Amino acid sequence: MKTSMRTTYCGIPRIENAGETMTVCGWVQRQRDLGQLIFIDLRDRTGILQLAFDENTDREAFDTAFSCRAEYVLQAEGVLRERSSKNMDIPTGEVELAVTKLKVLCKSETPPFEIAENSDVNDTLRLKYRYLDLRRPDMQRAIMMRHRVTKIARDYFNEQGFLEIETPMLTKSTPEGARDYLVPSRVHQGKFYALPQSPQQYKQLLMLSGFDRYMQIVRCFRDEDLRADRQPEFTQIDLEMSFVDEEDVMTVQEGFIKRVFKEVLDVDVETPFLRLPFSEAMERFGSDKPDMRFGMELKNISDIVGKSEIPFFKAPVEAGGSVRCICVPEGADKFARKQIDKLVDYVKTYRAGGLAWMKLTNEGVSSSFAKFSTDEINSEIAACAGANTGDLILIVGDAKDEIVFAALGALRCEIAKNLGILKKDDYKFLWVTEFPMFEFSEEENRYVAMHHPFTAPLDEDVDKLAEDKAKCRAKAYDIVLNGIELGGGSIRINRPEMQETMFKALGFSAEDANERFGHLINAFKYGAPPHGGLAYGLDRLVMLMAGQDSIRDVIAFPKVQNASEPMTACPDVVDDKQLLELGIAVSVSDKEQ
RNA sequence: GGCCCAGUAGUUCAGUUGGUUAGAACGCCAGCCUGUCACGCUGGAGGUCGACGGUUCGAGCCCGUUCUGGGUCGCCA
Repeated sequence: MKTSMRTTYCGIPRIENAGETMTVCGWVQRQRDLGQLIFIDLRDRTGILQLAFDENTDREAFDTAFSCRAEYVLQAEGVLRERSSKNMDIPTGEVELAVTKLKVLCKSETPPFEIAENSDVNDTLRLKYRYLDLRRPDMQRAIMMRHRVTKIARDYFNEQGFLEIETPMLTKSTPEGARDYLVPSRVHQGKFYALPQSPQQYKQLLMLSGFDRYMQIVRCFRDEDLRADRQPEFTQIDLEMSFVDEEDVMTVQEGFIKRVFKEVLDVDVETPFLRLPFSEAMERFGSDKPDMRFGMELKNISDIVGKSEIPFFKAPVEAGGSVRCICVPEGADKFARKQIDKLVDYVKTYRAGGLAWMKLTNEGVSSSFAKFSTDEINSEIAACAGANTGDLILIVGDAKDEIVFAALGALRCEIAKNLGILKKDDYKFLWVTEFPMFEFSEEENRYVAMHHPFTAPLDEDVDKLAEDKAKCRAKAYDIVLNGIELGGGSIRINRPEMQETMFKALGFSAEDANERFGHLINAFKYGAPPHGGLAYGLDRLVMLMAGQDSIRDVIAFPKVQNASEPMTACPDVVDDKQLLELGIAVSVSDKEQ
């Protein structure tokens, strides 16, 4: 007897299947007892089918149905029939199963929360009972969507000639970059593997081996603090290609994005995407991952206010920084003093000293800097900001440009969120290109690689590697969707001399470089093809496609903010015996654990 | 490591200026009901107000500490 639920394998039962005898399995969503009639909504991952029981026709099935409670697991046999009163809200609403045999496969306790779409249950409880949370239709849809995305990725890249090749999970720790998760070795006591932050070096070696198009859907690990879009273990769609330049890589990716959005969401994505150099992204949006769904671009008013007597504008300009603003259309009435105060606090979290404002109203100009300003400066600011009557101008100045960018870039998005103008089904892709090769690390007091030390510089910036690091740009690119970095990659260095120059630029001695990346340096002596690639954050891609706000909602068993898992309560202490075998002594006290 | 927010019935929440026995909806249990589909009607059970300490004649409410969760800055080559 075929006992699988109808819809998973046989299609959704519809009116044309009326008269067919079938057996279905699933969970009780709801039981409705009308006296001599009982209805049960049976649920599986494809949806709901109504089961009907009549006391006067099938007494035994009716009695069993009477005892059924939420989340019981049932197997029901009967004849599919047209309903006398239809429910057009669900796909199976024209039919029901008139059940002749009902078997309770397993009873269930009353669940701690209702298994229902959009049930607003607190996250702790959801994650403690994740297996029940995952029964909710929206979670089921997200997990199934994730499956479709990975399936399409494999199909598409296979068709494009990519080979799926696995790389090790037990790898060598590299102190550059994020903190590693370490794995102790029993055989080599006192030594440790590291879980990969990404398969970066392995995939480059695969290019050298001649597998000129590689892809892998691969788990990666970073021991850093969590965010709504950051988990300690996450999944990349990792790609690398030989004999390519930036355009080749981007074009192949655009094909993938176009296809996955069409097949999964039936959304047509326009290609090619906009290419926006990093410097322009910062100037216009204050971000290297700009949300292009709305305007409110940054404007530089340093020249206007630098010559003014407004102290908190004049000082940053004189210190070599800048004063910039955004214009909130029709914002003068929408933002009362109290709300602006909240925005002031908001920009302060980005280390901005404050937030100045100017309102253009029918009654004239009002601003937080009125007593220092003049009509002439006010109108110059308004003109530069492109502001009209009714608009609100918000201004940040700082001696450091990056603080101005960070504060206004974030503020721009925060205001768009407050105004409710962000549509989740509006997908605005772009490539941010020409990233800086280096960024200055205050902590280490030296320039470090912004992407990684194998990234190639722009051809015209090669001579800046040594002398003008701040202006040296890289053949690096990020794919950005709606203000979120979906993925990033670069063209890599393939000639040993260039790699040597790069290590030197980063301040590594020959010994340092050899100690850390010796295997790669050696390999590259033997003919490395020009190559480059990219890695997507699969979780983020699916999150945006599923319309969710956190990648937790598209990961079956995610970690919570302190990187633990409430359901299994890991991480946890281990037996002394295990530690002894590994030659490890734990130095923190029980209390600290 | 810093900052912000939340924690009251199984769930989601309300709880006034600190004042009698802490409420509602849903869920749960029992009874009634032949076309429901968020079925309906009647009745019932259900609370360490996250925890600890303090202020007070009196604390769900005020103060301190702490735990749990969320957001975020730093961090994330």
